[in-house]
Amino acid sequence: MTEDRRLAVLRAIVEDYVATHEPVGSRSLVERYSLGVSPATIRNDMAALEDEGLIAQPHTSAGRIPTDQGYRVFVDRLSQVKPLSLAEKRAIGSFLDGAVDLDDVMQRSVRLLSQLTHQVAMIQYPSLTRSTVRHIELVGLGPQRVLMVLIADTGRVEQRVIDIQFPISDDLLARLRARISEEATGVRLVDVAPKVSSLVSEFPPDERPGVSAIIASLLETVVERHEERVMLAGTSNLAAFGEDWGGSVRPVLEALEEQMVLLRLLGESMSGDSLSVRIGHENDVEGLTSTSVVTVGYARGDEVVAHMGVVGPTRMDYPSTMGSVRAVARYVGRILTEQQ
Amino acid sequence: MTEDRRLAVLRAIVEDYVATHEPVGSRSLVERYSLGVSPATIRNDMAALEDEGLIAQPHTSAGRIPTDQGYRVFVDRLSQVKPLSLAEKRAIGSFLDGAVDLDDVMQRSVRLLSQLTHQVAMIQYPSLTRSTVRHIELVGLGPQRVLMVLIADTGRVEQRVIDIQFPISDDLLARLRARISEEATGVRLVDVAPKVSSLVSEFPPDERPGVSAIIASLLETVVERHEERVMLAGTSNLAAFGEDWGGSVRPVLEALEEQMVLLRLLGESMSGDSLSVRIGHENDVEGLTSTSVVTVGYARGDEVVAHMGVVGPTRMDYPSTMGSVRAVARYVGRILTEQQ
DNA sequence: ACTTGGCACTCAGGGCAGTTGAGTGCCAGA
DNA sequence: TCTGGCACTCAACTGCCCTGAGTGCCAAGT
Repeated sequence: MTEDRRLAVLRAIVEDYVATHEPVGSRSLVERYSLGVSPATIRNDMAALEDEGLIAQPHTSAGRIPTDQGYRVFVDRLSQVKPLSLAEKRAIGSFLDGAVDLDDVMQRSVRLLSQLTHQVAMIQYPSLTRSTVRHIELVGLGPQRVLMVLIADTGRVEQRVIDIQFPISDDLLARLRARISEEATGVRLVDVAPKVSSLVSEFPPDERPGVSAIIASLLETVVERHEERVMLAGTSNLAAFGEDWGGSVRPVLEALEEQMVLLRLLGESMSGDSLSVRIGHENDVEGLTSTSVVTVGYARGDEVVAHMGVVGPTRMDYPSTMGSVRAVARYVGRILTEQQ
Repeated sequence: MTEDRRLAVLRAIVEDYVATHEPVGSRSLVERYSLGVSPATIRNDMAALEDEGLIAQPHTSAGRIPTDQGYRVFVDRLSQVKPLSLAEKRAIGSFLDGAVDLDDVMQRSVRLLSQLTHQVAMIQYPSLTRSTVRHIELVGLGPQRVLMVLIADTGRVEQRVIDIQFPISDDLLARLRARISEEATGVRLVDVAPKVSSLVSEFPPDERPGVSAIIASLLETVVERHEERVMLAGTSNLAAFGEDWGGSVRPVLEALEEQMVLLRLLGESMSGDSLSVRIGHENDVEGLTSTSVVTVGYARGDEVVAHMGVVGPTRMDYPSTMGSVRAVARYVGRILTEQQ
């Protein structure tokens, strides 16, 4: 079947180009891959592939390189995720098992991932919206200053200092703490708002101003402001394939400095814990139109709590990258699940 | 005096090279700067400066560029810190005054500094060793799990989850909390260790294992592990003058990814709140031998609590950069001092 | 004792022409 | 449907020359 061979040619082109970073021509293709036909035939196939928009020539008299669409087809139909080697798996285990903290887990994971893939890795902290409250603490630091600490079941800890207009007594603070704790513990964070805000009416009128100030801060800060956090590693890997993006890593670095952009990249990966790959222009983020983003959710128990992934050049080794991302995500998920 | 003119020539060379990024020759020098002598004279001076190792030629038939030593002399003897414009000062104020948190202050400051200087900015959190304890909190999260929160007088908050071998009752925890709080509050962090570790003996033998576990964790984690933190911003500015470092930003990015390196850069700035400038090879950090580092301490009240600064190419505008760094540091110091 | 104009020398970089070679498209025949 | 052959294209390299900015040095001037 001729269609089959055409796809085989596309696969060979992608693999060769990823390996050599040079446009690949018909002759070298038949030499390096056993396609069983002559270069002329390949040329015909290539012309067809080019018509379909899957490959392109940088200039006449040069070989072909895959287009974004070409990579898309490669990823969707011509490749499968490559499992890690035993050594790599062991490395993941020994590297991640030493973590003592959620912060530690996040940091180690993202570093590990950047080293495995030689690309820029990113990881999102377990989302607060999908977590439940394990503990809320209010600590008085002074008459008009309160420290609030919130601990989610994922191990994530958010803390925040609140300045209040009205002085608050230690006693009131303790009562408030108890009531908030009672109402909120075990509740999903999205559901905290209604439960807690109704608390104000329980308190006598003269105490209400302070109480509502604290509660307002609680809701505004924890739920809205600090909500999502992302950690990055391996930006120096950008330099390695610097020539790709027209010689300048600038726009990429700029994009990666923006938390919002990172969140969008991570957030757009679809539901479920299946790998998401966005190639080149599929990322509508400015500055990242010639990069690919591979992301996946990681779960605590059965529930996906956040996402992680890597950013690299479109001409990356997709099977290996996808393998690494998936493996690390699974391992992180396991750690989160075990540590109860 | 001929020596004076020689230095004037050096100053002109530095200023011109910083402005144009091109080797500067004798003719253009007399044209652009009113030195009152002929190019030939300048050539003689240049030859002398080259003998002294202050300037060099990239190749014969090219103009001169300053050497690291040349910049050194420029910074030490030929320039003075350039104060910010009114507009810039106002920008600092309005940008930093909105900060609600220490985290917020740090983040805003470092971003601001990178924008003002167009370089990579870094800031160290107020050092714990030089702070006193404002508050210590222990919160039971489960029978064998405790959250410890430490708040320093600088507003810095460190939190940490501790897993313990032995179950601990809520009651014991409360007593321990009270005692630790009592002993440690107001004490400099370096002095906490002796005070707190002697607490173990106060408790009955059957409670000691748990108590000493917690205290050990407290000391080990807060005092030793998390001790220093650094925040970075503006790495994309590296790309702007990318051609400088032999075309590759890689080693610089790599160096900046290492917390240890950053701490060394910041830590090496001398005592006091005076500006420190290290130029090119004066940084013995691998990968940063063609960058300059400008740092300064910032104070809370009278005491320097940490350092901040920027990393940029050796051919930076030292007077302006030093001005910006100093200005932001002062402003941060003021905020820390005011917020009591 | 400096300063200056003059002069010969060096050398990176740009422009130009020629060559090479990898690669293509197309066509006629198996 | 595949294949070999053929003419064509064009990036990239080469060697060459030229230009111009810049230097070092020297002899004369102040």
